[in-house]
Amino acid sequence: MAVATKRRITKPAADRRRDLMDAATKLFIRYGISDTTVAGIADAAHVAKGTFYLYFDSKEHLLAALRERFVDEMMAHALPFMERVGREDWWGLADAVAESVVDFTLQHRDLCTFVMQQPHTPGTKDILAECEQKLNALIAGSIQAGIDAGVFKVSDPAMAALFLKNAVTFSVLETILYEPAPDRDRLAAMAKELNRKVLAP
Amino acid sequence: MAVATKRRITKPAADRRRDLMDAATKLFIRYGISDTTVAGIADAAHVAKGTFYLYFDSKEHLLAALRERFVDEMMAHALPFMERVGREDWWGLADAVAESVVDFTLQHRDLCTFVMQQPHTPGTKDILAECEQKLNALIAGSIQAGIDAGVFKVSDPAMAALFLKNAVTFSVLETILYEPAPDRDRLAAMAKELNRKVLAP
Amino acid sequence: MAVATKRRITKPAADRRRDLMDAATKLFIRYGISDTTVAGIADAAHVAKGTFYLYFDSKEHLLAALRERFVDEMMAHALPFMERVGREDWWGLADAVAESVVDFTLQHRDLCTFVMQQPHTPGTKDILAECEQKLNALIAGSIQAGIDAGVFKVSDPAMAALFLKNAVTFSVLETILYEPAPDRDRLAAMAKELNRKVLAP
Amino acid sequence: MAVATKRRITKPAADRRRDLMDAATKLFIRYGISDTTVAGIADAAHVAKGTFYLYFDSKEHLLAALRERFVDEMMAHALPFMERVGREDWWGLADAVAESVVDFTLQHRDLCTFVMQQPHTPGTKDILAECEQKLNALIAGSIQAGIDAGVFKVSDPAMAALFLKNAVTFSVLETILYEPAPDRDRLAAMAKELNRKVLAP
DNA sequence: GATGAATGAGGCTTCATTCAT
DNA sequence: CATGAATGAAGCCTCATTCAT
Repeated sequence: MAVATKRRITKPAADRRRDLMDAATKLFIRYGISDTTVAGIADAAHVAKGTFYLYFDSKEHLLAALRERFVDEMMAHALPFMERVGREDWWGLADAVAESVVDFTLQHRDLCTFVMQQPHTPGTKDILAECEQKLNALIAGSIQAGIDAGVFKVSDPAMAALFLKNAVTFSVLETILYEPAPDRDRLAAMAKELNRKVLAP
Repeated sequence: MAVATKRRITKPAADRRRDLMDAATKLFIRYGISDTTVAGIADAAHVAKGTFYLYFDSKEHLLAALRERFVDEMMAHALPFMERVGREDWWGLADAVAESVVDFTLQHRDLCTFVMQQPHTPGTKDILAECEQKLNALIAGSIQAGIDAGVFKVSDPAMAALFLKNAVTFSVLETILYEPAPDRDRLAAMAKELNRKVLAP
Repeated sequence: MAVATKRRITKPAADRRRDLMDAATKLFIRYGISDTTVAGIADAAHVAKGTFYLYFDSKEHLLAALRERFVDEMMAHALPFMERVGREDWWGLADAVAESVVDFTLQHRDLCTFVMQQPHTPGTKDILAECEQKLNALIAGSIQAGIDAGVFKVSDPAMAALFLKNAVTFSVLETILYEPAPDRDRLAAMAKELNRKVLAP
Repeated sequence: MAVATKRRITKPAADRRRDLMDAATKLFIRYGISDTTVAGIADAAHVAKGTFYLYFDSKEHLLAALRERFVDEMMAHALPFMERVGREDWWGLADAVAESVVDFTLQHRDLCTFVMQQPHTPGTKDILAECEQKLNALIAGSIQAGIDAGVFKVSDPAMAALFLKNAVTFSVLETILYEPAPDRDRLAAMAKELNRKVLAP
């Protein structure tokens, strides 16, 4: 009755944690959050079920970690641009931001997709909401700055920020959803055209 | 010893079905799809658990019915506008469409929200995808018609349709998510401004 | 793949509940509380695992119900005797109580045994402790009354009550534990002799 | 980057073993046997989980060792008294035994308490049962000797031994359970009074 | 049709035990 | 010797679904 036991491989904790998060992300996207089991995640990360609980207190905690990672990455992407506001040519920056959003969404399609799957229960949405709001504020602030500088013109900068961000983000996601090979340049071109037309005086 | 038993009320089947769908929708939105139980739905619809299965073969079938209803309503909303394309003043129609999208999303916030919760598994997405595509095609076609008529101008009509639709839809949803009392007029104003700026030659 | 499903028998709720409690008691005694599984209890009561949870919120709740039932039965046994205090001949009552304790313990050997298995965590012990205290007080009171009537004599009635009760109870239990067929009369005789000697002036 | 790693201290094996047994005893008493984990025991003994298994083959083996230790201590306490039977004044010895039982129980309250938590499965109970029986026999023998010497008088010496032992032991334990500071002298006085009354001709 | 007790597969989590370092 | 990351069996509990009334 010699049971073929899995080889016991010890990895640095950070690696294991990342393995689990990555495996979970893939499964969450493919099967949805609630149809993904801890057993499945462990399998996909090539560890035993029990190992999962060495790194996360529960499935819910893993989700929190995933959300946090997402927020961190998004802010890391966003901040450099914000520092450039007012320092250089406005239209160039607007274009850069548009392209950046397209690229970020394409690269993080997985996270973006499943982050939206959450039921919008209070508590769950908090960290995401916070991030979303911060991002909106950043964009709105930049637009306002452009208006103050006499370069941009919109009647409602906060709303414009929201609309522009969502137009790009969700169009990229929708494209990903229905097309196997999304055309990055076409998306970027539209994003830039949108920016220019909406913000032009 | 009169025991207060629940009365066995026989309702028209269509009403029962609707009751169940409505109850389910409310719960799905509040608690998420997988945290909503069939027992809970039956309770909320004031029927016994077993009765649920007289109207739907399974929880999954209920979801399908809900999706279908959503698609029907959306198309019912969209079609009248499409029939007006080319028959009247272009900008007025564009404004009307923008307002209509805002209003539809606000009115169906519940469905819109939870429809997005679905994991995008093949099979599941089919009917929604189809609807989405059809809608995109309709909008894109209208824009193209406007271009052909020399009234609109965009470099990529299909993309523009996608971006415009998503800008409005998701901005409304995001607003709902974070604000108790969304400002319908402010949203509509921005939607119209976006339309005009993007489609203007 | 026709699975041989268990026949679905519906019983009055009270019966099912009692079945489960009885089955649980047997298993708790034989295997100990923590080595008894809910699955095992359900099996022994001839119901499915899920059925258990229709009648008890958790294993812990079942334990609470069992404790409560034990306390109820014990008090039901004890009270009639207490009402006889002072109304009749003192020694006859003392003998009756002694025999009653022996018989109660023999009849409820099962509950008595496992009730002691509880780790003595606060909260768990409450209801049992309360019962124990009440019982001690009742016995002590009776002894005191006998002393006041000039029939009994002990230097420390409360302690005497405790010692007498425990002598009988635990000797019966220990006898059960190590002997297949405990000699009820021998136990009763000793209990009465103990009473008479300890309480005699 | 000096990481504070736990020092690998090598202790005499006997000490480690005792540390583990002592730690286990404390936890078993406080949380119950099955709610105490090997990890917890190792923690409390300031060793790693794996180290536990260098000293005990399993949790069950630790329990066996604990039971054995308990039996050894109890017999070590009891034997000296037994050697005094018949050699000196009978009543003085009876008093001494009574006090000894009180004191032993008070001192080993912890072990006494949790030793009783065991389910009375065959195999488990063996060593404890054996000890219990031996103890009963010792006491019964002493009483019989007293009777033969014409000093004591009881109708059923074996039963009397059982009743007297249990009266004292369990009354002490029950007192401990419900009172923070048990009154040793009061308990001892009652034990002696009981002895004298029961054994007197 | 309507009911809700009963079912049991399957998910989450714990923890005794092993073993590579 | 000592460590603690890794394992996986096994327990508790939920809930979609069935079916006798």
